[in-house]
Amino acid sequence: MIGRQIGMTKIKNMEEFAALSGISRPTVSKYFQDPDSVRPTTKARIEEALERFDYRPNIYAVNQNRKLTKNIGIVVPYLADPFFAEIARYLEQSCIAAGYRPSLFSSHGEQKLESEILDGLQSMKPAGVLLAPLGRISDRSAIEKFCANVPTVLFDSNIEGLGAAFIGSDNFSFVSQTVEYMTRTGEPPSFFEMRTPANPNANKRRKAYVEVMERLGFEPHIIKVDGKGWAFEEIGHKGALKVLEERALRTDSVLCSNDRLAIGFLAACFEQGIRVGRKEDCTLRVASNDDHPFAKFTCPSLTTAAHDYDNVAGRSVETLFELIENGGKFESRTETLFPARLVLRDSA
Amino acid sequence: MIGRQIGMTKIKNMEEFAALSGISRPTVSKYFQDPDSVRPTTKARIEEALERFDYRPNIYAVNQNRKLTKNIGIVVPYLADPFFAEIARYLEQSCIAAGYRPSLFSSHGEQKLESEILDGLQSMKPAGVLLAPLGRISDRSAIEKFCANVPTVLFDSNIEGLGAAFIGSDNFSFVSQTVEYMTRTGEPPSFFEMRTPANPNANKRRKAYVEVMERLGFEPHIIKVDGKGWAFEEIGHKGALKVLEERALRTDSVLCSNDRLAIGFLAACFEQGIRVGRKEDCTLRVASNDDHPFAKFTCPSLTTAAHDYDNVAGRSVETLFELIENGGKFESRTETLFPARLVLRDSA
DNA sequence: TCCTTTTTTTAACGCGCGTAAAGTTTTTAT
DNA sequence: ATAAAAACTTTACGCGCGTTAAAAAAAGGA
Repeated sequence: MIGRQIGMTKIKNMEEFAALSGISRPTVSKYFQDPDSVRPTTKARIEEALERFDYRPNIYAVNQNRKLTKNIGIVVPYLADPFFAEIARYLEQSCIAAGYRPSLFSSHGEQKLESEILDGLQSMKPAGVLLAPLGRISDRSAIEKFCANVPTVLFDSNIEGLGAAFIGSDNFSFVSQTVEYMTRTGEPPSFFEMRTPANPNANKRRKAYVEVMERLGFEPHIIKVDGKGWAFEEIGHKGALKVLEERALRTDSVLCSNDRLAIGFLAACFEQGIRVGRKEDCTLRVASNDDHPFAKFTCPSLTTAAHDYDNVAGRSVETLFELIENGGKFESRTETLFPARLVLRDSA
Repeated sequence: MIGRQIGMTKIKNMEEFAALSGISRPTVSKYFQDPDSVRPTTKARIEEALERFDYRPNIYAVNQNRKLTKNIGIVVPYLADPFFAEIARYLEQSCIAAGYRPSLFSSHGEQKLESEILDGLQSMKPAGVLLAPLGRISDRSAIEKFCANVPTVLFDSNIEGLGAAFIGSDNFSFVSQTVEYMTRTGEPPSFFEMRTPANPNANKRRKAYVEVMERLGFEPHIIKVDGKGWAFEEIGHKGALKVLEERALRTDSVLCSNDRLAIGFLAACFEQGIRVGRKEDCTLRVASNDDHPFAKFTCPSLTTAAHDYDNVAGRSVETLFELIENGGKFESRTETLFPARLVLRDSA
């Protein structure tokens, strides 16, 4: 590009750029905050200069002087879980589209890290934060303190009373659909879960399972497997081996609390030569919840209740933007839950 | 905490904090840059004050005045791939341990996004950047320009001549181990890959496959499947269905270019009732490369060549730190490759 | 103890930009 | 054309901290 040759004059600051573009610095400053806040002709002149020289405001100087930055923090509990990676992607892009600068953080399943992230986030003076907390193992008081200082919207995983709003999935809808489907088409399922799940959704799913089973006149049967951390597949795998060995299943149906457990469960079944599915030669049906990105590729493919990804993510950012525009406070904390969509595949 | 009551006095700036701690501001400033650069007694006094009041330097003011920030950018091509999520986790933690502030970005498989990320990264004036580029679809000139301004270490995916150094895996080692294993224990494998892989590793793996096969006296047989983007499982799945339908395999062995393709391949085999593995009743053996976090839970579990995660990640950050200490330039660009470790599971 | 070395204090400037006030120019409406 | 409104320019201050130079204080050594 020939134009770049002129651009080789490296511009230090807005003062210099303003001079080169023939506009005063305060106006240029105004332009960068909102290009449409200046007269079209001056806007054109600035953008013309912007093409010739490449200059952009020093973000540190900008953020120091703005009371509120354009930063948005996105915190998820475990990024190596493709579910969160996917949702984070959506959140990121929505923030960018709205003119914000998202920063993505993963708590990696550790309370300490979550607290540290929130700590560091505070000094970034973000306009707002989208937080999917660890859940049970979160440091409630740390999050509480954080939320008092930073406009925060919780998503995916609810912690009673924390944050200005919560957007997530309706766990009852998930479980009722899967349970009803399984009972309608075969025997009622046992519920397969971790003994001490970190995620609050897990507890709600268990309760929903019990409630739906009782409503349908079946006796709930819950199988709890040991294991800590976020290696759900491993936990599901080990747990399933044990369950199969002990013949702990009362029927030919299992509903896993989440897809990652189910992935481990199916792997164990395969190893044990147990045919899973609703075909005639199958002896077990396995369903689950979440519609994990890999659920389509399990063997057999996993029947599961899908999150309304788009709506959860979309509403989360919308809510955060409202919150920000509202000065960081809502009159009352709202909880928005989206229902599941049953995805029938081969496993049940 | 009672102490926090005193801390309720909210501190605006370092000036105020310095006054409260009884130390002059320049010394306090010095402390925050390196706590050991001040006398132990003053360090103690500052830290004592730090306990009573909670203050931390304004990162924007700090970064504005520092020539080099303590920020480190980590850019991966696709974060929804657990492989990158895992490696990013390691990189993050190493950076934090070294006193830096990592920021994680995902290109989400898009060239435009990768360029935008690098663009935004530049204005963050990072001390250094760890970049795993998209590969073939990267905007070479954009990355080149970026590397000229920011100390950058490439990892995982090499682009000839770009960045101050490259750290990755030795694709030849991957493929030679899997091919040799498969030929030694059975028939020589066909090579299953995408027609136009974005990742340069894929090309190196193909070449290695051909080379090793020829060396062993077998005729290479490459199967290329269509598909774009990063939905490798889907592509592998569709491709496998086609391959199986057309009976395009010449032997009972397949080596997939990477695990995500293999996951799709195995799902397709399962659906078609093809038994995979080395047991007697199996008609196909499938191996792959990467040791994806889910490779253990495929059906059957996947025999694969594992990345030396720890060393690749570890050496990457080490190299970046050296680069930073070296003023952002190395005498010559180095390429470091780590060999694979063959992981024998059930699929081959 | 006195002198040297190290550290801290005081004072002051600069970073790049937001922002406000007052004056000037341009646009819009009458 | 003229007055009113809107946008722009000029001037200047402030943000919070890095950094420096000179002066003062503290620490270490003989």
